[in-house]
Amino acid sequence: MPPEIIADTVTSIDRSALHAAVAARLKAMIIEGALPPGARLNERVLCEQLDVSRTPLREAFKLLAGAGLIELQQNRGAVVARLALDDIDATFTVIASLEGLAGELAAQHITDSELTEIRALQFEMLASHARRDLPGYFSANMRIHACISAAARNPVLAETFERLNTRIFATRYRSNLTPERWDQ
Amino acid sequence: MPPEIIADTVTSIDRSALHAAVAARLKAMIIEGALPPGARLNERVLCEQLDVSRTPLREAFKLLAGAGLIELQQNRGAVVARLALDDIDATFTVIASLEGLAGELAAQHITDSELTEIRALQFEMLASHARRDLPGYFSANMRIHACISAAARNPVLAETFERLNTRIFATRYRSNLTPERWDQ
DNA sequence: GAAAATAATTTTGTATGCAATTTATATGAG
DNA sequence: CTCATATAAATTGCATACAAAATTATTTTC
Repeated sequence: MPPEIIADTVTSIDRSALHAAVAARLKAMIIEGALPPGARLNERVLCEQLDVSRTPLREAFKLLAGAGLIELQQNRGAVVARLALDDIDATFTVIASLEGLAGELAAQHITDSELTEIRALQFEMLASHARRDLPGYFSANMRIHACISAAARNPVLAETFERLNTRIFATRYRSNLTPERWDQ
Repeated sequence: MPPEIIADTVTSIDRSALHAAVAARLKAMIIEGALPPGARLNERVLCEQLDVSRTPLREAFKLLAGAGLIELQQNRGAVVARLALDDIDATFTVIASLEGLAGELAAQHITDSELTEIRALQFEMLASHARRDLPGYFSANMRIHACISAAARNPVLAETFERLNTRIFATRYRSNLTPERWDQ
């Protein structure tokens, strides 16, 4: 059994697998908007905030860079990846295509209970869309696609989808994104 | 102009941007088959081979892990990602779908010279296929898709494609892959 | 006072040291 | 001889120290 954490703050981090934990935390901060696109990632500051030394922090940077979530600049640290409007368009194009594939594959494998769940989420999504509830919409959208990906029984598809969705998600509060993309 | 490397061994590495250079070198070693799928990546050995210390090597590991090329195991180092046959199937499915999208998009933007180049590569690819020249086929295949991706004017598509292709490429010499997949 | 040059500070990149975990080897019991 | 246990070696993970680069602040010059 893994050792239980007795008394610890919420922000503090499991000391084993530190680089992975830090990466997960940073990813969450990026998705939640605490680290907006373009923000510089100062090592000293983040070390203090997360209470880790530079080594695991820097390793976490590399994990996220490999995943395309942040960009590394030679001798100038890292910044949260900033998608240009063109890149956002391009990402949506690929996502839409993958959705089509997911739907096709899912249709072959899906169970009744999965179908029911997806229908429920679809209504939830439509409701969020109707009331212009952006976070709610994204949340439902993310879950419905997770469902379809799972039903498609294709882990590579799911992973690719998740990867692209995460990057879009990190830009979801960009004001100039919503208007022209809301109804796509 | 970047500084020219005067006299250096082939294996040695540009000392600036060390982690990126090491990552590129490891990626090449994986693609070329020097590090086959499943191979354990011993830090001490690779440090000596590449003549770098452990820090940039470990950071390179994380870059590759984020890109899905290697897997990190808690307290047990890293291994070259090993795709199960199911994963290979799944990857081909996604690649095929993206190819469709790339073709669609390319058709809208392509220039005559691009079209000519693609046709030439297509013949090259068919020739390699006919003579069962696996490396030649993969090479032509990779270049033709790079062309189409470029013509599609969608960097996200190109990047996703490249990512998936790299992983497949790393397994290309698996003997059990060729027979059932050669004609797909 | 403004621009350029220089110095100080901060920040990043790499190397190395130590602790903890894992793996290999050796020892002993059944 | 086999399996289990104990011990030693190797390997990994994190922290810190040092060096190089970039940024900021200061001074100098016109």
